[in-house]
Amino acid sequence: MDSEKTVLGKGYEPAPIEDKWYMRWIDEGLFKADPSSSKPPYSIVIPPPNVTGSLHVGHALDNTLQDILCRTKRMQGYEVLWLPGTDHAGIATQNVVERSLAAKGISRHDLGREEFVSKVWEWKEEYGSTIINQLKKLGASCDWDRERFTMDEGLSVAVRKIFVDLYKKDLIYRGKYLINWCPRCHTALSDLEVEHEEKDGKFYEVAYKFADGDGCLKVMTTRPETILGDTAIAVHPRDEKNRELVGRKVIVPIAGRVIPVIEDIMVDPEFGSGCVKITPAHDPNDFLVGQRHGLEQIQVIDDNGIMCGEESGKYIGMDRFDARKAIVEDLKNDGSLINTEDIKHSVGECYRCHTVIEPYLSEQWFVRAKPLADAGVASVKAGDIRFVPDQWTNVYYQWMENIRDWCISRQLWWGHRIPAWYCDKCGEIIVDTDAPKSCPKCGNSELRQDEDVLDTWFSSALWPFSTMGWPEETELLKKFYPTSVLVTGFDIIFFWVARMIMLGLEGMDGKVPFHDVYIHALVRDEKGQKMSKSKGNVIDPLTIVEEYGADALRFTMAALTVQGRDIFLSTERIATYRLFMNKLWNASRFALMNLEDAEPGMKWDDNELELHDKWILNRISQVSVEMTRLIDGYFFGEAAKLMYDFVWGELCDWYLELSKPALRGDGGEAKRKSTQAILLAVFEDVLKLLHPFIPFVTDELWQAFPFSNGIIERTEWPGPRLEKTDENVIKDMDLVREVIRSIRNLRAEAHIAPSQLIPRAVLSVHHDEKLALLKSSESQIKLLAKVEKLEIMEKGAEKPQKSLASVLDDVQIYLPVGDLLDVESEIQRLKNDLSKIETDIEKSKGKLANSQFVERAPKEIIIKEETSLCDNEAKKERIKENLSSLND
RNA sequence: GGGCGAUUAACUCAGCGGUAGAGUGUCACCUUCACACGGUGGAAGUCGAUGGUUCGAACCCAUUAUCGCCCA
Repeated sequence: MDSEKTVLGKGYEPAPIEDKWYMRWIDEGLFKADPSSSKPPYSIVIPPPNVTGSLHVGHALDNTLQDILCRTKRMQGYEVLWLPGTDHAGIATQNVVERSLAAKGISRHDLGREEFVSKVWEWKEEYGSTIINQLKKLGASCDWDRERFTMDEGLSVAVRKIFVDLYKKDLIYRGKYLINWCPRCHTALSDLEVEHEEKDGKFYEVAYKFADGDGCLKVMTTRPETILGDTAIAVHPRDEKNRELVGRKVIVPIAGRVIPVIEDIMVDPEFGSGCVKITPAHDPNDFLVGQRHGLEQIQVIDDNGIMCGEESGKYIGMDRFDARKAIVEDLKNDGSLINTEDIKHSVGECYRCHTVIEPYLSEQWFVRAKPLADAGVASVKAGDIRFVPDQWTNVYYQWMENIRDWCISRQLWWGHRIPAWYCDKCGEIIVDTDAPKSCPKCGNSELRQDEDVLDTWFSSALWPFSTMGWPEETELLKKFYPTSVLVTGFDIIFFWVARMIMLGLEGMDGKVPFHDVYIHALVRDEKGQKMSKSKGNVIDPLTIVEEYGADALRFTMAALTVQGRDIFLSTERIATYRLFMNKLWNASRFALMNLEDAEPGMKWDDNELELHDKWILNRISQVSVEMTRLIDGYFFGEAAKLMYDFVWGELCDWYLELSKPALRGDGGEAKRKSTQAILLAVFEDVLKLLHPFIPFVTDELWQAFPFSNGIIERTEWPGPRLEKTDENVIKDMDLVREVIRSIRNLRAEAHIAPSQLIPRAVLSVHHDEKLALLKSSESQIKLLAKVEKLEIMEKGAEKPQKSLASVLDDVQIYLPVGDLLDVESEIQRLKNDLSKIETDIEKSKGKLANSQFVERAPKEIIIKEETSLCDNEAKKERIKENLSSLND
């Protein structure tokens, strides 16, 4: 037995305890998941943060919530796996390393692919653990021995395997399509990686002269530089006013080429003249029109955003935006520009560097999304996957039902290289998990691997099973897949959650990757703005941890997590919850001062219990049950608030105060022992219930109490202390508290200092049971209301002169204050009370006089209304009596 | 253009059919032997607007305004 219990300092200091406890947990292997365990499994895979990143408050929130779940489940007897790791973050990481090279005047092309990639690995080895260490500071209880990285050998095997499988099923294909191209990052992007920004722009109205006669038609465009690539003009098939244009020919301004007028349903006949220019190589809609009509694709802008090709004529070599200006100028000069109009329109930008996206024609790899999405929708509809809160289900459906093929190839060097090889002799494409020695078709051994890498999200999509060793049939997969819940922000539902579902079902033979998806809000600053470095409103969680402690940060995160709303974080909020840590600390100190001779497992004697003892046992019982329900339902904010209110507002404000006399020994030794036992029981449950939220301070406190010596998380999650809660005990205590509050209120009215003992208070009670209750609670009332003598009279007894009075249901309270009584202000106060009561009476009377109400409202509501009317009328009479006695 | 969310006390937010709640701030009083990182008490809200459903609406429905987000 460890007899050296921690001695608590006067105030809560997080710094000295946090590192100590984290090391102890690691040493004890608390976070290790054992796949051979017979306990039921509970598993979470961490949303892998970017390996380049450092911890921001969003991570702090996300991981706090996961940690709360994991720690709770460990205490509830589950074998818990929380699997951590990081993401290789293709573009972001490549950018970071390129930037650091650029500082030395080196470009990646100077190094060549192989050397550059090894530089990135070096960078990863040096800085990649930053965010992992920061998660540890937060207290994250991940199984660190199982930390994975999306570029690990094992995960790379998984990526190649699934790529090959999907290719064989024709769910991955290669083709030349118009994709989103970032001319700065120099890579293709998926639709999701394009952000649409409302921007000021111009609509140019341009005249196209008929080649076969006089006159012209007018088209509107925001991108006149693409005129050079026009291959048709389109009108809507049912557009009467433009009917006769179809089949005619027009001359492309500046370029001078002759192109046909065609009809296509894509055109909005109501917009402008109803004529649209078609540039298949530079506009996604036009691309489709071009395919339908077999139009030529003329590329006039290259991968750097520079004008190119024969058709660009004198503009060759100009940047696309410079070319726009020049072309507008030239259109003006030859009279083709009819009109220019300022507009706001949405422009696609690269999510990484915010360069304007160029729709670009190129050979890329795609995932055929529709069949995968159908399965993904079905598993949510079948209830195998559940979104919490439920509102996200529809968001998910809407996206999945309108899904488009996913461009997965990226023209980067950092990432999983596409497992496809080309035979330049016969044109064969070989897709395989390992590099083929020779071409299976022609035997050529000079094969060339595809230069591109895969979208980072492709490998992230495999995360729930690739991290557990798939495609091997590992013990880990058997025990812990599917995972229990995925916890993440709504911003990556499409990027990640939906794709994990699609590829998880595909890779794991229809088994979902997780059962619950808990979607939390994004953390914003106190003004509701997204935190960003450029705005300078970033709250750094590590600074917070240093200043307020990880527990305070964690508790704040949990408390602010209310379903379906953004979280506005400010340091003031954190400071508030820091105070709560201190309160808990000091309440524990108080308890410990009175538990010096207490023994673990001591029991109370039911005969020694007073009302407040029974009350706190009933309450902690209820709170334990409620906490289990709240955490199971992911109601983190409500759970944190419940503990805050219980500890501060019930345990500290009432129970600890009321237990003082017994702990001093005023009621004898048996009573003192019983009170110790109750104190021990309540603190045991409170510390356990709080542990998942604030693990450091609760474990520190746990050791100071005479409980078992192990770490708190190895103990059992509390259930109800009592078999059945007794509502009458709670009601009785409510009345006692109300009486005490009323006396305190009267004292304050009379400006009596809180510390000053008042000689006498009188209760006049109109109800026998309550009379007995209050008589038995006399000492408690005297203690907390600071009254020397409390007279408890039956109704009708003579009330004291020169008193302040307060009227409750069935109880009147008098505070004889003698000449201190300010008659005028007391009359005013009573009159205010009276008018309030009278309003209530009128309301109740009105309701009860309404036959509809009496007929249709539920019985208990009517009874409640009648009771309150009755009580209020009695109160009214008493207040009137009090008033008239003042006038004497 | 389509969809979602928000609008409640000075501020930040709970509540989501039965007479408005918390924290912060504010005011008054108090260095009471766990805690001044504290205690006690008070003031403070026609619950965005309009209409409807209901015996009864902050809560449900419709319209509308303002703000925010997502998708096209």
